[in-house]
Order: sequence, then C-alpha cells, then structure tokens
Amino acid sequence: MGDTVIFWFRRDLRVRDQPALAAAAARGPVVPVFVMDDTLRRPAGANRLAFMLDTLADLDEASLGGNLVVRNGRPADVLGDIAEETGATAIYATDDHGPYGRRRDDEVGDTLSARGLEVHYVDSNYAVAPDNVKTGSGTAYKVFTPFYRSWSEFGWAEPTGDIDVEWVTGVTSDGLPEAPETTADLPPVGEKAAMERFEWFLEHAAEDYDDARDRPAVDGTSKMSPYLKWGVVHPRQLLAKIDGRKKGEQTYRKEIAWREFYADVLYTRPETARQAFNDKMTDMEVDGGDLADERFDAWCRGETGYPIVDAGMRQLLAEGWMHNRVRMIVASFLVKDLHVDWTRGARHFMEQLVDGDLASNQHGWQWVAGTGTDASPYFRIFNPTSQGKKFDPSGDYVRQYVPELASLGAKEIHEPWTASAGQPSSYPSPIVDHAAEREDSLERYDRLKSTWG
DNA sequence: TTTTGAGTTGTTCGA
DNA sequence: GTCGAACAACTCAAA
Repeated sequence: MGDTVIFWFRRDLRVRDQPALAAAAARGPVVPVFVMDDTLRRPAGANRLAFMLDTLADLDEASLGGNLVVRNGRPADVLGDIAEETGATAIYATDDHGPYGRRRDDEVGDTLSARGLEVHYVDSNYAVAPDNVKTGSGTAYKVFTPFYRSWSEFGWAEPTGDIDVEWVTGVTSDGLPEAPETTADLPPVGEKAAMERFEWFLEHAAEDYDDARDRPAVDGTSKMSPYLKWGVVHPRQLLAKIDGRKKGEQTYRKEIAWREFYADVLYTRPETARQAFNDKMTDMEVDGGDLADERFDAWCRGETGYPIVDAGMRQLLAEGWMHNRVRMIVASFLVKDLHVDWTRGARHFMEQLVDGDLASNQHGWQWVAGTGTDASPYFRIFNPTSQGKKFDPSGDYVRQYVPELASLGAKEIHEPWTASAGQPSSYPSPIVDHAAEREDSLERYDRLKSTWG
C-alpha cells in the first residue's frame, strides 16, 4: 500500500510526537535509516557518541522492531543507494537547524532531487523552529526577555500520540558500530527512561525548581538535556506537562526557552559558534603560551585549588555532565581568573558533555565571557569561594567529587587553605589568587574599552 | 524618528 | 549580619 519511503533519523531519536515520521508513514511503508556520517564522529566526543549509539540501539529494539538500517558513508550516497535498493521514492526527516546540519541537508536535497527523489524536511527539534520569532521590525531578537514574550505568544503544537508505522524489513544494514570506550557514568537511554525521569521531576522537584536548581548537591533539575540533544524527547512534550502558573514550572519553561533562544541566535549568526557575538569584544586580551596551557590543563583535570571549580570539572570527567550552576562558575574561572579564551573552554565542554549542544554551549560560554547576547556586565565576576558557600553550603557537592577534602567541615571546605588542621596535602593550593585575577580582568576590560573611542 | 524603559544567574564596600 | 548602592554606560525593542 503506497510508495515505500525512507525515514532518516538524525537528532530526533524517538517515535512519539514525531510529525516527520507521521508524514512518512502516511505515504507508505517506511525504511528507518540512520547514517553513520564520518563527520558525526569527530565533533561528538566519546561520551555523546556512546550515548547516541546506545540510544539508537534502544530505539531499534523498543520501537523499530529491529529494522533500523545503519549505513556508513556520506548521507547523499547512502540514502540514494537505499532508495535504489528498496524502490523508495521519498526521504523524510526532521529539519535540522544547526550549522553543520543545514549544509549537509542542502547538499542531500540537491543531490537526491537530481536523482528524482523527493526530500522532505518536516518539523524541527524546537517548540518554535529558529527563524520564526522576530521583533516588530522583522529582525532576530538579541535579548532574551523580549524573545521569551514573543516566543510564548508564537505558540506551538500540542504533542501528537502514537503513530502506526509499517516498517520495511530485511534491508541490509552495516549495524551499529561499537560504542567508544568511555569512563564516564552515562544516564539511562531511551524514550521510556527519559519520560520516567521527567515524571519524577514533575512529582518531586518541579515545585522547588526555582531554588533547588542552583544547588549542585541536590537532584533538583530535570536532566532532560541529553534527551533533548538527540530528540529522544521533544520540548513540546515537556511544555505540555508544565503548569504555567506555578513559579518553579514557569522558571523551567524559561529554561526551555533559553535553549530555543540560543538555537535561534546560532541560526541567525552561525559564525558565533566560534567568534564573539559582540564583535567589540573580539580583541579582549587573552593569555596564551606555556603558563596558560598549564593552567588550562589544571582546570581540565580539576586541580585549580578552588574546591567548587575542581568538583565541577571532575564531575564533568566522571559523568560527562556538570550541574548548570557549576558550569557558570568554572567558565567564569577559566575566562576571568585564568584569562583563557572562552573557545578553549567551550571546546573542552563539547568534548566531554553527554548533552553538548553547540548553540547552548557556545552561547552559554559567551554569556559568561561577556562576549555574547545579553552578556553579563564585565564587573560580574564569579567569586568561586562565595559561590561555593552560597550554593553548596553543606559542602556535600565538593565532598562527593573531591574526596581529598571530605574530612573538612562546611565552614572550611570551600577555602581549605584556612583549615584549622591545615590544608590536606593531597589537594593543591590555589593556582592563582582570585582577588588579584579579578582586578586583572577589570583592567583588561578597561584597556579594551579605551580602544572603542 | 525619537523617546523610553529595561536588561538570567554577581561582588564589594560601607553604613 | 544585613542592606543598599556602586560598578558604567550601552544597546535593544517597542511605543
């Protein structure tokens, strides 16, 4: 019945609330395909790649009846070949708005259209796809709050239910490659695990989200980020379960909107994945050379001598994930205390993070570095000690990831150099003096400003 | 075109 | 210990 069509999975690894898949299934039997594109492996990082491959295995087993066709190669070639083998006449996929995805999809569209195949990009990975929310004069927003108002008014579809799909069986598959070795303890995969976690969040953490989300020792966030990254859940599904009247849930809704805002910013200004959004900040003095390399390495390993920074960096290595509050603290430390270019920190995050999303990651870093949209004022420099005391008052977060300090009490753990019994010898002394580096950052900013005329 | 109000997440200092 | 002001203008977005 109907023509055979290909459904090309990319960053939408789910079968529920899947408009693109529904559109494919309405045409006829569906060949579910995932293309192991060589360029996919490189930027992904081992943690994210491992999570993606396990997610695909779960999707295949739980929802595709084991019919997933995995092929290695260039998407245009692979999809063309499969179409030839199966007699498929059309390819359906969820639209991808990232810089790489756009280039790839344009090429695939051109190549396959030339071969007489239909290519349909449907829906997006966002409640409101990038390039839709505009100011009154038709330009993209550069400030979150007005974007948020406009985005809310724009609205989005309700999630759709289960779809009946006739999967095409017996198509040759290269099979999933072995997941790369990773020492990180990654989250459970699959739509079921994701939705169970979200239900847990709604029941136990959403109410206190406003406060608890800032406390890294508390399990107070939804932890949806890896699932959103691969489209295991769609933001529509989360928004539909959020009560807009409750304070905590309102705040959560804003966090979803931040993800959409940054996707929109990156879509409009793709070069900001690598360069300052605010070009007046491009010439900010940063440190290079051996000393900067040494400090950067100490930051990566979690050996800066500032407990909350080291706990965060070690959590990243251990779990491929870091609590959001701590991401800001360690980013501020790298940029404002170590004077290292934000792009180096952002790259390290992308290499490690299981939820690494180019738009959110790069623009989160730009916000901290003061180079981005709505950037924090230059004088807003996080003090790692007071941030530690304020958001990890018991010290439990530090204790979990920095065992050398486990014996210190709450009063001393965020400044072990003051410990009455002396600083534990296994833990490094601070590699820089925060007060002095803060002054240095302010002076660098003053010098930059003086060049603006 | 001009005006007006507002802008994620902080720190320090002095009263 | 608590609280408000200063930090420094600038750009954005809508009226």
